[in-house]
Amino acid sequence: MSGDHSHNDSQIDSGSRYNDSHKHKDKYKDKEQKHKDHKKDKEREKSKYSNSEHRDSSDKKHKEKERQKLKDGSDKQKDKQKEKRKEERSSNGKPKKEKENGFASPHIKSEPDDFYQSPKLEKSLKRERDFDDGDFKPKKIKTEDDRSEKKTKKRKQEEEDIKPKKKGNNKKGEVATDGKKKPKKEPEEKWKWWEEERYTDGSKWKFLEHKGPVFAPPYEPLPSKVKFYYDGKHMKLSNNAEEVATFFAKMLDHEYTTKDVFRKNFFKDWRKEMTSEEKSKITDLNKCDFAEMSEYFKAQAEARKTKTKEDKLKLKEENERLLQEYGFCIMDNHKERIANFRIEPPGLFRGRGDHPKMGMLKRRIRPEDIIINCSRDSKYPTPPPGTKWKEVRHDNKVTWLVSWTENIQGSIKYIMLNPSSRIKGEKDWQKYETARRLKKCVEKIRTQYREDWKSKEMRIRQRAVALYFIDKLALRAGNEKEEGETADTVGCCSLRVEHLSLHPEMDGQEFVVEFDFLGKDSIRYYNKVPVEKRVFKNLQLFMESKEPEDDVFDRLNTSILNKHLQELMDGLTAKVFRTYNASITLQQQLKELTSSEDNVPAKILSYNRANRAVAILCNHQRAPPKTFEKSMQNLQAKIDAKKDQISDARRDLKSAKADLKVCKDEKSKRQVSKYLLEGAVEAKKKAVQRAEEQLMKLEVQATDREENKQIALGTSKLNYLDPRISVAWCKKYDIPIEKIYNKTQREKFAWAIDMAGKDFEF
DNA sequence: TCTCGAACTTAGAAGGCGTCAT
DNA sequence: ATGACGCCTTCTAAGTTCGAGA
Repeated sequence: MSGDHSHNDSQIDSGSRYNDSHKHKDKYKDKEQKHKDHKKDKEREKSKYSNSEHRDSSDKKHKEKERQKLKDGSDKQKDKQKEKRKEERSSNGKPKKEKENGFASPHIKSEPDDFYQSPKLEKSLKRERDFDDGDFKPKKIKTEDDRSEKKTKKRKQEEEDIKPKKKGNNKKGEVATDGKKKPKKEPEEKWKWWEEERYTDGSKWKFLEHKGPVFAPPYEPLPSKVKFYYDGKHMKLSNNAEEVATFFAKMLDHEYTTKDVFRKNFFKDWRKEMTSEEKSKITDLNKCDFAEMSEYFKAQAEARKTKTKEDKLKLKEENERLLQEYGFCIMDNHKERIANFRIEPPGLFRGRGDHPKMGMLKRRIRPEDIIINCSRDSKYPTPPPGTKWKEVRHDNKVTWLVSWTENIQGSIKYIMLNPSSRIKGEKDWQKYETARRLKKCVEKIRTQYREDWKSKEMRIRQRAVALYFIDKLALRAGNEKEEGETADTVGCCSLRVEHLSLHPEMDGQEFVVEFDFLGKDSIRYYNKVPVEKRVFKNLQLFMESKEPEDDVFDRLNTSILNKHLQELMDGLTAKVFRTYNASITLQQQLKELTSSEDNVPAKILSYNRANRAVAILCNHQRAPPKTFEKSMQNLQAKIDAKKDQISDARRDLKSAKADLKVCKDEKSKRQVSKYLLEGAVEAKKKAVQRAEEQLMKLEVQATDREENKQIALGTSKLNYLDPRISVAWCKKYDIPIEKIYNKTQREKFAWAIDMAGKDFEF
């Protein structure tokens, strides 16, 4: 089992965890509605535990725009009566390095984890030093000149590497897979930013030039034959009103448009776009008939699909042109790919889960909304004719190129670089290095939080229990959220009493905590976890005489928690635990599951299973693909067919053998036909073998797919698993990296592919 | 000390697109 | 050639974290 944590073990019923989480969203709706209804009570309730003033939340409904101003009155933080006294945690300095690890027996830690290891020991990679120092504390201010000196040493010829990365076959990984139809020229050396010095002065770049964003195409009015009807009567809409109507019409098939909140929000915002006549006429969304519009768009989509090859090609070329022109920037002498160079088009806001703002109009972004960030000495992007940027600034302490403020939440959106870029890659690498540093002190930390479960101070106990959950269950930190602005979701620190059930005994296990809550993206987290007695008792205490709507950890929030973590280890925050536990789990599972005798598909199944263990730990779910059942059937059919084929092949083989035998018995007078028959037998043998291999492949595929029904592997692969673990595994077992990472992923993880050897240890 | 906003990472869904079987 | 299917890319929402400033 995963030696470190036995995450999988810790779930009594891990299998059930996934089964119904999507289906049960409805149940959640009720629950949440209840939660809302009780909000006021909650506020009152809270003040029982806190000394904050009661505030009236009932009328804070939709004051949209003004929300920033509104916030003043509602300081949730206060509600919680956080103890601010920063206590010396004297214990912190000298952790008693207890032998026993913090967990009940299933959690015996098996990984070779020596606390005494000097930080340098692991540093086989020269850059790591930098990372360990973190870049927040400039020790050595690097000047331009420093940097250019460096460049003379290393970069020189790479300087000119100002070509798109798009193909860049790095000698390392690439070569095989995607090469199929590629002209395969451009042997072009890829820039290995990971072999260069990093900035240590907090600047993110010295030079940045780009062409600005691509705006959404202007609205094209509907042909006059496509009509809108109100109350059965045709009505010609003004341009603005029509545009917004089309947003709705395009979504008609989506269940969003049946939801009350969605319709209400939409209608309200739609009316704002209407002329006064329209406004006075159109007063009831139910009387609006968008059917013709909807049909029209469907027809358009269809037409797009059936377009001729040339037309499609043309579109593609146009796209490519845009990409080439706007999709890249120049940052510090290198041409880098931009992630999202297109501005989000206007439309209707689609929140996740039970979002109070779903259906609101996301307005069109104009040049006047845009802030450009680039070098002072670069060629500034030019706004479309007749328009101006909101601002052009030159802030090299940030990584974004373009920003604007979005109108739904009032938050800022950015255009940034692709994950393959230096600036993202460095950060990613650094993230894993931090997680590896945690590995070195995690036992110490565990010992301490177990100790803290006994503290006489409530806030410390709460902190310790929360941290235990974050560590053991890989929960997210759980910031407070502004009520009424977003869906009601929680993370660790914001768990409420209603999200936990305590079972002194359940299914033959003691002290079981049942979690049931909606987390990020309103994905349900459901898990039954046996915990240590002390944790259990603490939870009982935290929850006693509280209402379901009250916070479990009323003396804790993410900032308190993170402040504490920061003291335990430089750069440590709650999310580092997720990264650490995900990566260490992968490493362990790979060790456990891979056997070198397996063939490649079997090894890859092992990899996927290891990956899956992590995805389960992190609760990365997906809706089962719509076509799941069918595709499963197809696959099964293939398997059956293959089986038939095999038995046929076996029969053939048998008869060939028989023929050969007869021939031999006949005294081998006719050498020739004997040879022929021997050849035939060999061929048949091969055929059987081949078919068997194919069958196994199919079966493996079926297993893999079945196990993956509701689990999303991508997120952990992309964000939580140190790619060097996978690279090392590939190298160790001689698996082509392409089997694990697709092209995009290889680009993102180029640094890891280049630097990790088969012996890399996370 | 607390709040708030800025910046950046993490997330699942949707839709595009290439591939494969027919 | 066609259509089904599944992988990949794009999209943008929803988190976390940090630090400025009141």
